[in-house]
Amino acid sequence: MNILPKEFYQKDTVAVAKNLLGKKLVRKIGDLQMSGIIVETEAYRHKDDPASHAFRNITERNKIMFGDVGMAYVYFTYGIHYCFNVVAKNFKIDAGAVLIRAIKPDKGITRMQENRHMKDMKNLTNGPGKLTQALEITKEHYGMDLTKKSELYIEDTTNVVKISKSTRVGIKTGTELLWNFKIK
DNA sequence: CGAAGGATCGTCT
DNA sequence: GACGATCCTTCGT
Repeated sequence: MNILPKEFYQKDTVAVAKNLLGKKLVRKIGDLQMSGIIVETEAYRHKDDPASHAFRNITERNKIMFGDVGMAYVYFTYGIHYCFNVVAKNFKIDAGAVLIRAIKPDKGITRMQENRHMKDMKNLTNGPGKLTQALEITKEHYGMDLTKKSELYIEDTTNVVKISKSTRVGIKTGTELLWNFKIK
């Protein structure tokens, strides 16, 4: 399978969030390979989205959201967890990213179980903080180009998926926007 | 099985 | 100095 190119992410953030469903997230550590199919995403945009980190201003943390598409935006939250996003936007907005909220484990499940300190498949990667822990994604991956074959990238698939949409999780503003997407 | 609360620290005001 | 794009455990039903 081919890696998704820059053009894939050069579209409206909300559209990219939908399009990423069914795609494969690949994490390589030495000879080991872990992967999973993306099953839940959320779109975060710019000035029209009060829930977005990029809503107010460009800062040291969110600056990657204002830059080139296809890059990893990883941030640390609640003093414990990392969340993993991909920068995606069209020319109409200055900033945007897609939060990867859940994946379905594919390869390297044993390592994921070790990283998560549990075997329960249901709870392995069904949350943004969980999947970063399972795949060993940290702030070291901030700014990594996901359109290049390296230790972290996203592959195209031929999956055809049906999408359900909902409100985004854990936010206090922008709750009227149905920018959470899941595979039905 | 749902609700509630604690953990824990980087980032922004 | 407050709080968060979360997770896990505990407690009550």
